[in-house]
Amino acid sequence: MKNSNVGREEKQVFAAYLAQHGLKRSEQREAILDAFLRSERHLSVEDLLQLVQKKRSDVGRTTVYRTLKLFTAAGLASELALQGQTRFEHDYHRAHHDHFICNSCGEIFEFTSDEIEKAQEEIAASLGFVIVGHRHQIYGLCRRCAAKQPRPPAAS
Amino acid sequence: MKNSNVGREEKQVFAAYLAQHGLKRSEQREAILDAFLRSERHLSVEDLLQLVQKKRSDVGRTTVYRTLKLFTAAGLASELALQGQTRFEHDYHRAHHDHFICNSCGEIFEFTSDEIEKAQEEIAASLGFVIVGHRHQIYGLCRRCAAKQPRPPAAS
DNA sequence: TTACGTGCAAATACTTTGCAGTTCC
DNA sequence: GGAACTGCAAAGTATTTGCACGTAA
Repeated sequence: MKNSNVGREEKQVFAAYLAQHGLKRSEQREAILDAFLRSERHLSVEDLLQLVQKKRSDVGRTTVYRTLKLFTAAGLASELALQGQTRFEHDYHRAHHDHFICNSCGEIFEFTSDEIEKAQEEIAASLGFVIVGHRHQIYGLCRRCAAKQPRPPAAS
Repeated sequence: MKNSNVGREEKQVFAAYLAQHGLKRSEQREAILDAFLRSERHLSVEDLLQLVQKKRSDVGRTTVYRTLKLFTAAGLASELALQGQTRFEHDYHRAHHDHFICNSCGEIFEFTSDEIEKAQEEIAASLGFVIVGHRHQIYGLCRRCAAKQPRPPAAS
């Protein structure tokens, strides 16, 4: 796929965000956005830094941190706070979902459940809460890793 | 309530844990456990340090960190990883529950839902996952804080 | 007496901030 | 030309570790 076609819409959104906020484009920002959009993974800052540096070795970690904040503010990325690590995922026009993390291979899977969403709302309503957001992560072994284990560890 | 009666059973459990692992009792550990058991809140390390220091100003932060690890290993405490902060709660003979955190007043409420637990298991089963644990936190405004807000902020 | 426990200071790991030089508009 | 952007180094957080001294058993 051509560079110009990867995340074309997201790139427009970002350009618009910058313009609307009196911010400037820069080669670093474009390189970081391009690397971010090309990856389908849940990236750590370090992951993204390395991806970007393959193309432009002069981009610094600080800029990646700062730029990811912009992506988040622009609605292009969202931050995932996992056990001990922070990851970023695409968030443009993406439906809400939660995460399943394999403790063995580290892979992150996504899931959704209308029942869970509905149950959450009912609980919130019964307590008079207004839900602003939520974090729901399931940790365990994915199918492949579970198959490798002689006995799955006990649930905690 | 008398000092000797607060968390009597937990104190026995802790003493047994120490004995079984070739560890020693100490005044610091007892002071920290007592302070921990007397509080019904979800405590940060800093919170607990301050509670303990009211009684014994010579207890250090490092010891609180180390002792909380022991409590966790002994099944008396469990660690809650919230957005940006870590809290500890009682975990002795406590049933599983999840948390609702008020963004405004910071209060932490607990909830449980059989439906959510069941839905999680179904999802895991359909994907071939083995669940080891999970984290589920709902952020928002509690009844009291929601009542104070003229308009609740939009959900994210 | 001897292994364990303690507090301090230093080390870590992750992230943010101050600053001086560079780039965009 | 001036505000915004960048990378580096320094400063913050939160937590862990090394070490010399203290203490339980």
